[in-house]
Amino acid sequence: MFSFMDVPGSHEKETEMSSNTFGQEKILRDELKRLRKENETLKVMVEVIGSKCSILETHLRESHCPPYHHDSNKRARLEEFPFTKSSKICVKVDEEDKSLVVRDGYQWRKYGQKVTKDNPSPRAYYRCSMAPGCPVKKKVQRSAEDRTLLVATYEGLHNHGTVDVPNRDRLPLHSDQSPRGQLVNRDLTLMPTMSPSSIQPPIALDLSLSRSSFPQDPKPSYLSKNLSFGNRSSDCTKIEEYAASLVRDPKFTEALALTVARTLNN
DNA sequence: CGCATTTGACCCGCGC
DNA sequence: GCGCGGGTCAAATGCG
Ligand SMILES: [Zn+2]
Repeated sequence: MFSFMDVPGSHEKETEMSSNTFGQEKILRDELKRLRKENETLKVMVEVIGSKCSILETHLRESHCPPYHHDSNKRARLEEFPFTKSSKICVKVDEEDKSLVVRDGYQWRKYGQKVTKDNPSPRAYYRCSMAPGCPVKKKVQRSAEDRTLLVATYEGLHNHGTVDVPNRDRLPLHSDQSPRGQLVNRDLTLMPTMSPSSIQPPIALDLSLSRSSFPQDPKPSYLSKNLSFGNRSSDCTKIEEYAASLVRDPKFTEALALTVARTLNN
C-alpha cells in the first residue's frame, strides 16, 4: 500500500536500487508510524499527568492551609478531611474550545447537562464507565471568569484501576511475581464496592497515577528512549525539551515526589 | 446494530 | 404548598 507521504531524498534514483530504497523507505515509514503512535501516546500521557498533577496540587493546597482556627480540635479534624469519603476536588484543566471531554485516565459517560445560575456556560455530568458499578461521578464546567479553564469536580472513589493509556508494548515479562507482598493496589482495584470508607486510602487518584503512568521504572525508560531516538529524529528534541521543562517545574516534581512517596508508603 | 451523547422531563431538597 | 435550582433519567438522536 502506497501513500503520498514523500520521504526526502529518495526521488531521483528510484529506478536502480529500487529494492534497497523500498526497503529503507518501508523501514522509515514504519518507524515514522511508530513514532507518530508513540507521540500520540506521550501526548495522552502528558495530558493525564497534567490533570492528575493539578488534582494533587489542589489536594495538597487544601490539606496544607486549612482555615485553621484554634477553636476546637475535633471540629477542625473533622473538617480538615471532608473528602475522605466523597473526595470532592476541583481541578483546573486548561482547554480552549474543544469538547468537554477531559482526558484524565478514566473513561466517562455523559449523563446530563444543565445550565447553572451564575455561570453562563453549562455544566456537564459524567459517570465513570470503566467498571460496572463504579460510583464515581464528575462535573465539568467552564470557569465563570476564565473561559479557557475547565473546572472538574470529582466525587467518589473508584473500585478499579486505570489501564487506559494505549500501552501496548510494555511489560512482556515481569508478571505477577509477588502477588501478596505489596500489591495492595491490585487487590483494591479488583475489589467491588464494599465498605469503601474503611479500607480505601484517601484518594484513589494516587493509585491510578502510580499504576497507569509508571508501571515500573519510569524515568529511565523515557529518557533512554528519547536519547536513542535523538540521533536522527528532530521531534525528539521537542519532546526532550518538554520533558526537561516538566522536570524543571517544581510543582510537578513536588507532586511527583508526593505521589511516589505515598505509593511507597503503601 | 450497539453504543454514546443529547436534551427535555422529572425528581428532590430547600427557602419563603 | 410553591417556586427555584441543581441533579438524574430516559427517549430520541447520532455515529461508526
Ligand atoms: Zn471508576
